Amino acid sequence: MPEREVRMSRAMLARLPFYYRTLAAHARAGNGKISSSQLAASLGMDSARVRRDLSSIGEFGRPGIGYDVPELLEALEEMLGLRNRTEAVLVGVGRLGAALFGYPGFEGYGLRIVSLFDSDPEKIGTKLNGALIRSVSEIPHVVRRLSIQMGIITTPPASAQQIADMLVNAGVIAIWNFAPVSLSVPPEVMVRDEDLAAGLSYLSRHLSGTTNAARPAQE
Amino acid sequence: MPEREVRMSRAMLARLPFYYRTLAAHARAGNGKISSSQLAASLGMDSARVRRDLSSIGEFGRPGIGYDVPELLEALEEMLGLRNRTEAVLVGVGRLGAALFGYPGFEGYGLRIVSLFDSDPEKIGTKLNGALIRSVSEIPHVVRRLSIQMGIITTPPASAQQIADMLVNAGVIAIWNFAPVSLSVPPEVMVRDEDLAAGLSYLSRHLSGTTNAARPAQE
DNA sequence: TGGGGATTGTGAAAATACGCACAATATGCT
DNA sequence: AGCATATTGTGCGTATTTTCACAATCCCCA
Repeated sequence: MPEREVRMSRAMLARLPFYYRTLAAHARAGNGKISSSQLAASLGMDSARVRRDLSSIGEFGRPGIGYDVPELLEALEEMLGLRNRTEAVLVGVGRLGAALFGYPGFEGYGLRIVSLFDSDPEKIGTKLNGALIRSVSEIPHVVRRLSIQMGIITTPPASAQQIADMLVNAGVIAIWNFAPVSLSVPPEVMVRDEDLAAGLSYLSRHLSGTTNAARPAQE
Repeated sequence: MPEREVRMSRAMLARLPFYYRTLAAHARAGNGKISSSQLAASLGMDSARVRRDLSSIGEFGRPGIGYDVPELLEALEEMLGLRNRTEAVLVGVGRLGAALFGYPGFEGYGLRIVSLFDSDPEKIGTKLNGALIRSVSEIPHVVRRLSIQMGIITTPPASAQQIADMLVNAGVIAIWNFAPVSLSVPPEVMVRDEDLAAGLSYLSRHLSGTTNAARPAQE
C-alpha cells in the first residue's frame, strides 16, 4: 500500500505545467522520445533539474534512451488533474472575463465555465455567447445546486474579496483570481493569483535599465 | 559613489509587485503609515520576510512606527520601472489580445499599446476601439520607426516563435508572452511568460484530490 | 556477444531562501 | 524625565532548491 513516496517541492509543482506544455508540443510533432537535455533546452533550464523533477513523480526515463513522451504525458495529466472535468463559475463579465469565457484553450485542460455572474444591472439578464449573465446574488444558489468547485474572479479589486467569500460559503474550494488583490480564504481553499500587472512590472523593470538580472524563470 | 549594494534575490523581485499593489491600496485608503506585520497579513506572508525585502531596497522604515506609505510607494515605482512610460505593440488580436488592448488598468503601470497586428486578412485593415489592425508583415517597419521596446504576443502557439523573432529583430527587448510555448530569444531580451493554462493546472491538481499542499505563494 | 555512446537517477555539495529572536530605535503617556 | 509599547533591521540556524558528478542502465551495431 505504500503508494510511492511522492515528495514534491512547491517549486517543482509550479514547473509541472511547463513540462506538460512542452511534452504536448513534442507529442504533436510526433516525437516518441525526449531526453532531459532536450526538455531542459526547450524550457531554458538545467537538465539535472528536469531529471530530478521527473524522477520525483515516478520512474519514466530509461537510461541511454530518455523519456517516453506519451507515457510521461499521461502521468503528468494524471498528476495535474487534467483528466477530471472541472466546472467553474465566472464572476465579473468585463473584458477580461469575456475573453476567458470565450477562450477555447481551456477545454483541453478539462475546464468548462458553466455560469456567468455580474453585478451590473445592465449586464444581468443579457447573454454572452449564448450564456446567460446572472446576478451575483444568485451565486450561492447556483454554485451549491451544481456543486461547483471552482470560481473565477474577474471583478474589480474592490469587490473581489466579497465575491470570494460568497463563493467559499457556497462550497467552492478553488479560486482563480484575476483581480489585483490578495484574497483571504480558509486554508482548505486554494487560490491562484493571476496578476497581470505583476508580470508587467517585471518587464518594466527591465526596460527602465535598472536591472542586470538574467532571463527570469517562467511564471 | 557606492550607490548602495542592491542585492536582490530573484524570489524577492517577484514579490515587489505585490508589495506595490498592497501599498497602493493602502495609499488610496488614506493610510500614511503601514507596519511590516500589516503588510504581511494582507499578503499572507511572514512579517520578517517583508522587513528583509523592504530593507534590501533601502531604509524606509522607522522602528516603532512602520513604513511611510507614499515614500515606499515611490521607491517601489522607481524600482519597478513604473515611472517610465512604455510603449508596446500587440500581436494577435484574438479574444485575449482584444481584452488586453481594452484593459484600462495598464495605464497606471505606464504601459500603452500603440499598435495592433494580426495575420488574419479578415482582421487586417479593420479597427478595434479605434486602433487600426495591421498586417504582421508591417511589424519590422512600425517597431523600428517608433522605437518600440516591448512586444505582447497573443497569437496561437504555432506562430509565437516566429513573431518573437520578428519583434526581436526589429529591436524589441522585452516580450510579454501569452502564447503557451517557451520562446527562444537572445539573452539580452527579457521574456515574461503568462501562461494561463499553467495557473489552471495548479488548481485542477487541487481539485483532483491528489494534493495535500497548502495555499500556494502568489504567482 | 561485447564494446561504445547516450542518458537516467541520485548522493552529496553548494547556493538560496526562510523565519526566529532580539538589540536598537522611536513614540507617547504619566 | 522615565517607562511602556510598538516596530524595524539583521545575525544566525534551518529548510528548501539547485547543481555537480558519476555509477548504473540501455540500445545499437559490428
